[in-house]
Amino acid sequence: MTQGNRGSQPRVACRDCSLYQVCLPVGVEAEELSELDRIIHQRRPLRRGEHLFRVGDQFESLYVVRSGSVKTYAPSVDGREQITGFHLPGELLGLDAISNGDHPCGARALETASVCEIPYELLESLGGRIPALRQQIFRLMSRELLQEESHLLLLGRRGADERLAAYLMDLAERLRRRGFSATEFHLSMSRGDIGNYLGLAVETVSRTFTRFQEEGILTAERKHVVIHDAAALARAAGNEALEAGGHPTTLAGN
Amino acid sequence: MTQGNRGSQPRVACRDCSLYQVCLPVGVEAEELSELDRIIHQRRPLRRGEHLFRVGDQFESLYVVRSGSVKTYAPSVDGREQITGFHLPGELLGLDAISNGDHPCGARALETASVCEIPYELLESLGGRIPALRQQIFRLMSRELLQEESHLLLLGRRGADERLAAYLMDLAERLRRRGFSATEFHLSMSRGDIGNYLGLAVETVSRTFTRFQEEGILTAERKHVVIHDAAALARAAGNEALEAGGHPTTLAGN
DNA sequence: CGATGCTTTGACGAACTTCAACGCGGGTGG
DNA sequence: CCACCCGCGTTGAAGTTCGTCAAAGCATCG
Repeated sequence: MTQGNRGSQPRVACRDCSLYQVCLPVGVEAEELSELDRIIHQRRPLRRGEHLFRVGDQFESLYVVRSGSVKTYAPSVDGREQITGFHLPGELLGLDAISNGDHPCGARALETASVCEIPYELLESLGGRIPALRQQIFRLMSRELLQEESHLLLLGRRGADERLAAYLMDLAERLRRRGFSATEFHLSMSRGDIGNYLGLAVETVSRTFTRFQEEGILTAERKHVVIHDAAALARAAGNEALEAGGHPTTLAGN
Repeated sequence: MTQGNRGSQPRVACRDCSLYQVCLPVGVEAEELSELDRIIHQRRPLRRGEHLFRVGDQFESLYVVRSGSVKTYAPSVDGREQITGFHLPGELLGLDAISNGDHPCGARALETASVCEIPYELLESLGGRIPALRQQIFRLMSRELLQEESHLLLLGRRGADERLAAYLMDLAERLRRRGFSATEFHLSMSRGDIGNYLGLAVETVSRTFTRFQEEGILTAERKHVVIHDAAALARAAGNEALEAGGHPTTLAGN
């Protein structure tokens, strides 16, 4: 399963990829780009539910989502799992495996998805020769850190509607940047996944969707979402509390 | 404030630093180590409460804690703050600023703390010439990612005692690795900070400490903590739920 | 020695989880 | 092609945990 899909040739060169501007090659010149191209494998597409890698798998490669979407999850002590991220095209996976040599998180496809495989050792040494590539890797890792930080923000002491609203806005924004509509889209993950990601029970997610719908903020029919009032959604995400008139309080004061 | 403490000479060379084995130089040979040494500044120690950098500050350097401890916090939309991490000696700060060029989080000292300042541009280009250094930077960034993931795990759907217990165990382990006692230590952060970090109210943190104490798991007198029953603490952290006899359930199934 | 900030404790209420049941849709097999 | 089944989503009611409010104790610091 980890073996066996090597030998697949790069079918789409980086320069011809629609993700060219968000992905690894940013800033890399044509000549060096072909060097990068040579080390990248394109694996057969993953079907919904299929694993890209599992918790504990030996770390060999990083992956970039090319199409579809992938979720990553961390195992909890007691056997439960916490979803750590939903990954859209252009996002790098597996960075958290570098330090220990095996994958601390698992990754599975939310829908049919294709990914590029980038053998880490090769990438790393290429990073020594190509400054633009090295810089981009650092930027991408940093971006990943940022994303987890905003996830932390979501999970720490916020109401259910703040969480869901912020989640939907983040998703919409990421879709927009990839050329999709930010007001009408398809949720590739289940309510259960969303709840897990947001630290809420499935039922709470469902009820909150219903409430948003009653308030005219959006329409959520199964997995099809239409956002009608982005401003109201932003209000729900940001500062529900302020509507009561209270001053924002600064915590973490010391 | 951002200016003005340059010109400070490196007083302690990396090779003479007690953190030599956890820090950046891991794997770097003597000759190259002196190159690294040359770009590192040692700033005057920070006093308790003093900022190392603030949210929005322009990104210039990474920092490594040399002694004491530092907390980082992310601003929330509504003016509140979420503490994203407590950093002990040997831990790298500011990595999340690489991608955007300014600091998304602020950092302030929890107690008197000294840090090394590493100008990023210089480090980055040094990374091109010194493979071992480059690899170590990647490993450290990856480790940071890991740490945030375990923080996520804590914040997602867990009871107050699970959170606090897991937090104390993590802290104890990190102290142990740095040569301190894992069973008796000083909490440099306030109850409020702990609560903020764990997504709990101050009062809940306090009450949970009291309960642990009543159960004989530990003694917490103000900031002085002694762990009496590490096994019980681990049980509280991991799988309180299992004591009811239930099987661990696998979520995030699809 | 007073002031200030941190910690603790108690009482109350709200938000969310849990438990339970049902509807819906999509996929599968007869 | 239809019927059944199973997973997913929704809804309601009850229960718990934790947050909020209030107040008081206690160290530290000026």
